[in-house]
Amino acid sequence: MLKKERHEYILNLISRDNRIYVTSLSNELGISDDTLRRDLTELDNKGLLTKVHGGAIAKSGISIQFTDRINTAMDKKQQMASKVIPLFKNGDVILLDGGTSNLAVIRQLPKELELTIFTNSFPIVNELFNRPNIELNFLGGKVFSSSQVTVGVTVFQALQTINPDWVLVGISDVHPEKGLTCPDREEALIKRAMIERGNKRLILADSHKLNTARTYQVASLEDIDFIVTENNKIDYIKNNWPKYSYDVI
Amino acid sequence: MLKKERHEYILNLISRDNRIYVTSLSNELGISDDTLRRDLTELDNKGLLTKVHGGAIAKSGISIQFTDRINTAMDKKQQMASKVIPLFKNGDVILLDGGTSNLAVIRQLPKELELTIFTNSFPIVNELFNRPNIELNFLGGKVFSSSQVTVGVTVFQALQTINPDWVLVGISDVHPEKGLTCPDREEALIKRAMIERGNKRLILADSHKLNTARTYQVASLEDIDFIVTENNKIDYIKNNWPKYSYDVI
DNA sequence: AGATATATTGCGGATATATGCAATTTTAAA
DNA sequence: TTTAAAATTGCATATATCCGCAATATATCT
Repeated sequence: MLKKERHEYILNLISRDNRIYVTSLSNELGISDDTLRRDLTELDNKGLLTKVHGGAIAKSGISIQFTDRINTAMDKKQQMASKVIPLFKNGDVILLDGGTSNLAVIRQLPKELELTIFTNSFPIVNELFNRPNIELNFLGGKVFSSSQVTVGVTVFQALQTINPDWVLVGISDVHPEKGLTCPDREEALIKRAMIERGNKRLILADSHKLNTARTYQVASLEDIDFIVTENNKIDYIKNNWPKYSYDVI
Repeated sequence: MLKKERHEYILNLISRDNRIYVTSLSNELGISDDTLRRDLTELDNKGLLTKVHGGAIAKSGISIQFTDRINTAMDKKQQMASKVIPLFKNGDVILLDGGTSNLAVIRQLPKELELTIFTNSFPIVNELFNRPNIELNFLGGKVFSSSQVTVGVTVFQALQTINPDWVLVGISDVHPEKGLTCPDREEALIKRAMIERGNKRLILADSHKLNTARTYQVASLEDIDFIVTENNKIDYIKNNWPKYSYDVI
């Protein structure tokens, strides 16, 4: 097995399970712990995962540079995405940020639906090339390689000129009091600016757990119109979280 | 077995297995490791696979769409690109439009060269992900799928805010009197705006023939500082075209 | 055809990379 | 605090890669 293949394998595992353990994985791959640790260090340096004592965990906003053929976390995202699609109608203007949840939404868009889409995510643009019914606009700015999006003041300025019908933001950390947070300041600012522009604001809570918070605040729950989550979490949120005007689907 | 056949064979293997190993494949083909490595280097340069330590793997996800339209005249473009590289020094700010000639330049940039790059081309961004010494900026706008660039007034506005040291524009139609032209109005406007911003303006004449002109004018030869072309055309241009201040390399 | 240029290939040696092992230090859980 | 697991570090080794060179093959030109 080539080193690069191993790296892909590790990243796929991480995106599926959100964690890996050094000892068990080194056994599975038939390599020494040392080698695997070195792999993890490399991937961590590239910003593709977070190395922790005993293994590694997923970063939020993980790069989709690698194939997701065995990515079962994608199943849940597809399930979530399918709940979003019926909201859109011909002529809608939609603003999307990066992340695999939004990518799942894009992939499920019916071919005949006529939309105008704004995004700062390269994978999303890539997915929408050759879709004749979609008018596609890209928000330029400083390229943030590890997430494959643009960030910075240029994106911010570009956002000020649009008023989308829908804003879709992927978020991995949602907390009833602390609201939406993320671990990177630049990304937090962009997500915040996006949410401010939208007519209907929709977040895709692509976390395996709820009630988590990170350093930088994106918005509070009051700013949100829809929370999209896994089916088995809907009731929990409805019963335990403050009841603003948002809807949980 | 001819080199060309070998290349076909390698690409087939890659698309089937997603990987090949140098040592085992060189045995199978009855050639030396070095030859196979040279094959892989070539195919990598053409963007058809990714060479890694020990072998090669298929190009992953995002890049396939972005790179599959690379055409076959790449060898000549590489030759042209290699003449451009020595002009750049650390700290330079470079503005590039789309097109395979510029892509060839990007691919030859030394890893250690520190540059700031502005572009409206998705393939170029894709090529520059994971290049730590390059500060990358994308010019947002309306996505023009067939050329995989952005166009429109947004790009135009974004251009007004930058003053690059170098502008590199790929052009397939260059004519001694009519100057640089291209067949699409949007693209012509963008290229024109780019050329106006640059300190040193460099065109890559990626045409198989000279003396051609199309509908929309981009610039005249007087606006240009360098014309990069194939070696065997340099003398022709120098002897037969009006002598402005441009240099032919 | 013959001569000359250009490309391709394999080889040897220098260099670089990947990996596992052992010794030491750090971490986190009891 | 103690202790066992995990991580780091330096080192040895096997393997892979790179580079220049010479031999051969192929293409181009007169």
